[in-house]
Amino acid sequence: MRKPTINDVAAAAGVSRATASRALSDYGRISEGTRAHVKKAAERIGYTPNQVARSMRAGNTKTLGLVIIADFTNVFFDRATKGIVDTARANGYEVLITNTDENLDVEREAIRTLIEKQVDGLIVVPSTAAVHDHLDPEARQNKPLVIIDRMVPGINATSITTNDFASCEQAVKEAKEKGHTNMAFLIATSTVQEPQKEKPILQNTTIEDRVNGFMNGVIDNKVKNPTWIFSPDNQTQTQKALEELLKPKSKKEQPTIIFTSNNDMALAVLKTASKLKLNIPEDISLVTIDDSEWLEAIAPGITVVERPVDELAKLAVDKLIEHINNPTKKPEKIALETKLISRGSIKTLKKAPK
Amino acid sequence: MRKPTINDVAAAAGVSRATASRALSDYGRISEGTRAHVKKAAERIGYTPNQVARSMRAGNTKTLGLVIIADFTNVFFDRATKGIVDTARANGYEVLITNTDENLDVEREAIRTLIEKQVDGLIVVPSTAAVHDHLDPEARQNKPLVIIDRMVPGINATSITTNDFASCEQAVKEAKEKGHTNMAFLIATSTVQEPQKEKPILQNTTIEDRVNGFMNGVIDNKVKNPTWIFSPDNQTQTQKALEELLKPKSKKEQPTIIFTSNNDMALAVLKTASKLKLNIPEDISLVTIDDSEWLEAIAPGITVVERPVDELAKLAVDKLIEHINNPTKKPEKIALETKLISRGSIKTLKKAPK
DNA sequence: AGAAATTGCGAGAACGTTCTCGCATTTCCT
DNA sequence: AGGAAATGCGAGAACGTTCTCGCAATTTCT
Repeated sequence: MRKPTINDVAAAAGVSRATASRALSDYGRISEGTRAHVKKAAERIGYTPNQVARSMRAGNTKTLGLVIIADFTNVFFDRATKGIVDTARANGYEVLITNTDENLDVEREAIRTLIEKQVDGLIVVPSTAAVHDHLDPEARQNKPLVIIDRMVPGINATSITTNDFASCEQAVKEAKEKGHTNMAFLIATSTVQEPQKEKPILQNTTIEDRVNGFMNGVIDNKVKNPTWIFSPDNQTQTQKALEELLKPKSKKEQPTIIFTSNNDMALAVLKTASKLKLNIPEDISLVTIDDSEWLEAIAPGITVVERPVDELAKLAVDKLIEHINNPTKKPEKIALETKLISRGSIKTLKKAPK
Repeated sequence: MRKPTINDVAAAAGVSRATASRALSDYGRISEGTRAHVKKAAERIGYTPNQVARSMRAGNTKTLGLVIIADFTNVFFDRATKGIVDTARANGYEVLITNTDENLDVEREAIRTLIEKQVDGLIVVPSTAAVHDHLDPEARQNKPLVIIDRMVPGINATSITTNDFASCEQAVKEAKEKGHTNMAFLIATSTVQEPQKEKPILQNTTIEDRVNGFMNGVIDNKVKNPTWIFSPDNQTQTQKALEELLKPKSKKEQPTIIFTSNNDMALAVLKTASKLKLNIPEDISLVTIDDSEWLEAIAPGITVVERPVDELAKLAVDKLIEHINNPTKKPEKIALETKLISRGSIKTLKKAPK
C-alpha cells in the first residue's frame, strides 16, 4: 500500500540498498548486469525516487525561489516569470513562486519561508529600495540572490536592471522634434496619497531612472513648463487628476502629449481619453514604458520604451546558477539597454525648427 | 560555519534535542520556563528550521504543484496563477510552477518531477483532452489533482471549468438583435496546419464549448451562412485568413461582426483592422472571450465573455486542500458561470424586427 | 502519609536517500 | 603460479527533523 522506496527495489532485486542506489543513480562501481536487473525491478514495482530525501542527503534542492509582484496591467512581471521558470527548467531547476503585491512584510515572510524550504537561490523583485536587511546575506543564510527590475542601493547581491534613462530622454526628444511643446508626465508612485506636482521620494530606482530620463529630456530640449503629476497607482485618483489635466482650457496650457511611467498609467490615460471622447493621437499623444502585444495591436499603435524582459529573465537565472555553482563568485551590477519603439501615437504637429 | 541545526539549539540551551523540538514547535509536554529558554537560545544562535527535514519526517511538504500554460496574450493564466499562489499562501502552502507551452511531453515530465519533489497536490491545465494516462492516480501516486480551465473526459479527478456555452450563445443573440446577419467566427485550434472552414477535432473542451455555444446561437437566431474559420494559434496565418475575410467584396458576403475564441485571435483582428484602416465598431464589430483591462480601456470598449478567474483559482486551491486533508473525498465536476459584458464594440445596425 | 496520577525531559528510532568503508572475489601482471 | 590491482557489493552512518517510550520527579488524592 505504501509507495515503494529504494529498500523495496533492493528487496525485489535481491541486492542491498547501496547497490540499488548505485544502479538507479548511475554512479560508483557496479556491474552492467546488476544495474539492468535493478532497473527492471524498479520499473516492475513502480518505484519513483523521493527528491526530498535526496535533497536531505545532498544538501541542495534543485529549486529556486522567486519573489515577485503579480501585476497584470504590466506584462513585464508575467513575462519575467515565464522566462525564469523556463530557463530554470532547462537547467534542471524548478521554481517556487511567491507574490508580494509590493508589500514589504509579505516579502520578508516570503524570503524566510523560501529559505526554510532550502531553495538553492533566490530571485527577488524588491518592493522598496529603502530597506534591505531581509535581503542581506545573513537573512538568506548566504544563499545566492539576484535582484531584478529594481536596484537596491548598498545591497550585496547581483542585480539585473534596465537602463530606462536614455530611452526616456529620447522619447522626449522625439516628441519635441514632432512639434510638441506642452508635455505632461504621469508618474506612478506609492508614497503619495493624492496626486501631486512635486517630485516625492520615489520608492524604487526604476521609476526614479525613468523620471530622471524624462527630466533630462525636458532640459536638453528646452521644454517650457512641463506638467508633472505624481500619482498613486490607483485608478480613481489617477483618472480624476487626468480629467482635470485634459479638460478644455487655453491652448497654451493644454498638453499635447502625455508620457506615462508604466502600463497601468497608460491604461488610465486610455480610459480617460475614451470617456472625454479624445482620440489618440489626433487629440492627445501618448508614450509609455514596457511593451505589450495590445499596445501594438490597437490603432495606431502606441509608442513605447521596450525593455528586454526575456533576456533579463534568462540572465537572472544564468547568473544565479553561476553563483550557486561558485559561491565565491563576486556580485555583478548589470543594466540592460532599452529601446524606443516608435509607432503611431505621437502626432506630428509641425516640422521641427532648424 | 555550518548553519545551526536543532542540535545546536539543544546544546546552546543545555537540553536534549527532543526538548528543543518541543519548545520550538509548540507541542508535547514542556514547562513554560524551558520553552522560553530554548526559544531565546535559538534566537541567539540564529537558528532557522529546515523544512526539508521536517517534510521528510512529516511526509508532506506544504507545497502544491501547478502545471500551466504561460500565455501573455491571455490574462486568464496569469490571473489564475496569481490567484492560486495567493490562496495557497493564505493556507500555508507554497507553489511550484511549471509552464508547458501546451506541450504534452513537457506536461508529462513536469508532473513526474513535481511528484518526485513530493508536492502535496497538483493543479493542472491539461494541454489536451485526448490522453490522460499521465494524470491518472497511479501516475501521480494517488496525490490529489484538480484540473482547471479544461475538462478531460473520463478522468478521475476534480475539475473546475467555466460554462462558456450560454454566454457565447447570448453574444450571438445580442449581435442578431442589433441587426447583424453576416457573422464570422474565428476559432483558435492547434490541430490544423492551415486555416480551414470545417470544424476539426478540437483539442480541448473549453474551445469545443465555445464553438458549440456560438453554433447554438447561430441556429436559435436563424443566422444564415455564418463564416467559420478554424485557424492555428499563429499570428501570420491567422492574419492572412482575416485579410482575405475582410477585403472588400459584395455587401452580402461581407461579415459585419467577428467573434473570436480567445484574446490572441482578438489581437489578430485588431491588428488586421488597423492595417486595413477599419475602425471598430464602425466598420467591423468584435466580441471576444476573457476580459482584460485593456479590452475595457480601448475605445469604445470591447464586448467580452468574462470568466470568473479569481473565483476559479481560489476554488481550485480550496478543493485541492480539501482533498489533501481528506483523501477519501470524491472528485467533483464544477462549472462556473460566465457573463457577457456588453461594451461598445457591437455596432447597432438596425432595430431588431422584434 | 502512602498510593496514584501528572508532569518534564532524555534516549533512540524513523523518514528515504547517498556515500564512505571494508571485505570478498575476480582479473591482471611478471 | 603467486602477489598486486581492480572490481563488485553490503554494512552502516549521515542529513535534520519529529515522535514514541520510558523513567524520574513532582503534584494530587484519599
